[in-house]
Order: sequence, then structure tokens, then C-alpha cells
Amino acid sequence: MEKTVEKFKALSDETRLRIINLFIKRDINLCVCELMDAIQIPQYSISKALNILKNADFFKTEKEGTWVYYQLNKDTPDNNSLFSFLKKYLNNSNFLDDETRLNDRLTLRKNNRCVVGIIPEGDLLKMIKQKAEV
Amino acid sequence: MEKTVEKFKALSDETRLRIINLFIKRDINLCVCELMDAIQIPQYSISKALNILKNADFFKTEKEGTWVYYQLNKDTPDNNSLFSFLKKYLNNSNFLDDETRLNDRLTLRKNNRCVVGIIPEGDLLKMIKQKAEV
DNA sequence: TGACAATATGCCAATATTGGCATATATTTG
DNA sequence: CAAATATATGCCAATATTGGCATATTGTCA
Repeated sequence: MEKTVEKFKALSDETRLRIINLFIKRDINLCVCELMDAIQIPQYSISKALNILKNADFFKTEKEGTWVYYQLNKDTPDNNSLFSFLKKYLNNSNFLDDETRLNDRLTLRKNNRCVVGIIPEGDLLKMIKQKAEV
Repeated sequence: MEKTVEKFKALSDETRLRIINLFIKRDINLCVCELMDAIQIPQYSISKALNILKNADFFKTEKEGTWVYYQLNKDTPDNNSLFSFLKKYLNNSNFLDDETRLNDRLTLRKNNRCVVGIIPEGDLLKMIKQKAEV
């Protein structure tokens, strides 16, 4: 019961909803720096939001060097039920911009791994262009 | 988006979850005094919880004399989707006791209407026995 | 009208949450 | 080892939420 309350509390925040929406819509693992480009808020805000979502058992993590990949924790029927509900329920247009920016950012992956780290504010599109020219 | 956050916030409290669970499981309208017997907390706590749930658009109300009947607001697809999700998701055993006590209390209805009002603490079973003897 | 009953709400102290900055930790690389 | 990078976290003031009591409001009925 406490855990149920904690889960809904974790979902009752705009940033955290925007984050979990990306994972659910794309069904992918993501690292903090990729989320920064999608959500456009400071690194510590992303980390804190992820920490709250992880404490609510929504996420698992996997370390790879200094990168930490977050992914949905699909190990329980409850979570799966919740995620598939949210996939339909979270249809706010605000999320679309996040999804677009995440798509952009993911074009910079190599072998499906994040390789560029934290990009200075506003430089994402510049870097994508650079990559295209190579 | 704000409204979505508000809805999850409304659900992130034990009392409010217990209340909405009763409405969802039973699919019925209920007045405050009936909820008092099911949830066993003070009247003002029930009223405040209902107010928060109503502001999140989860409930409609209907007045009948001094009684106020609350019922789920099923006017939006979003709410319906959420309610049917919750019906499966809220399976904590804590809820069972609430449901039992509500069943008890509802035996005191006449023509499917609440007629007894607020019952002094601990007198519910006594009153049910009395009614059975008549 | 007055007394009573069901429900709602204002107030306040205690507690919890947020947002932002600075800094810590851990890992990689030279 | 030192420098650099990705991520996490401690701290603190501002703000929001809770829990409880007292009281207000609304409607009924004699």
C-alpha cells in the first residue's frame, strides 16, 4: 500500500512524467545526458528525478564506464500493467517535443550506445549537422 | 499536463486511494457518512479527501437533502481508462477490510438511499443486528 | 423560528517537497 | 598520478501538504 502511494507520488510531477513518458513511448534504455537534451533541464534535476522514479521501483540501471543507462523495470506484473496504461494515457502534446528532441539526440549514438556525453546548451543541432557531414 | 499531475497527486495518498477504490470496485454512489464507516476516519478527513479527488475531476456530486452523494465522473475517456486500470491495479489486501465494512454499512440503506446518517463510533454492527430483528 | 444533522471549510503548527547551487564520487584517459 | 567527464548527492531556503480542531453552511423537521 505504501509502495502504491509512493508510485503515484513519483508520477505526480511534470519532470518525472516527461521522463517516464520517453522510456515508455520508445521502450529503450537511456543515459542521463541523453535525457538532458530531450527534457532540457539541468543534470542534477534529471538525476534527482530518476532517483525518485527508481526508488518507486520504476527503473533499473546498468553501468557502462561513467555512463549509467536507465531502463524500465518490467519485472513485475504491476509495473507492466502501469506502463501499458501510461502508454495510452500520456498523450499530452507537451510530450511530443521531448520525443522529437530525444530522436534527434539518439542519432548521435554509435552501436546503439551513447558516445557524446553532455552537450553544451544549444549545440545539439550543430553536432547533428557535423555528424551528417562526415 | 498540469491536470495530469494533479490527478496523480490526488492518488498519492492512502486515504484517497482507499476512497476511490471503494467507488471503483463497487461502481456505486456513496455519501460521506457511509464512507466514514468503511474507512473509519473522521468526517472532516473524508470531506477533505473527497474535495481533493473532486478537484482532480474524479468525482461528481449530487445533493439530496443534507446528504451529498459522490460518484465517479465517467464523462471523459481519460477517466474511464484510469478507472479500469485502477480496478485491476488496486488489489492490496488493505482494501478488503474497507470493502467489507462498506458492504455492512450498505445493508442499512432503504430504496438504495442512505437513511441513517453518521453512526456513533463502534455502533455499526449493533445497528445492523437491530435492523435484522425488525 | 429554533434545534439538529450532514457536510464543508478556515486556521495553524508540523512535516514534507522542491529547486538550485556546490560539491562528491566514480571512471576513463593521458 | 592528474585532469577530465558522467552522474549523484548534501545542503538550505522557499513552498506545499497534512492532520486536527473548531466552526461555518445548508437543509430538515417540529
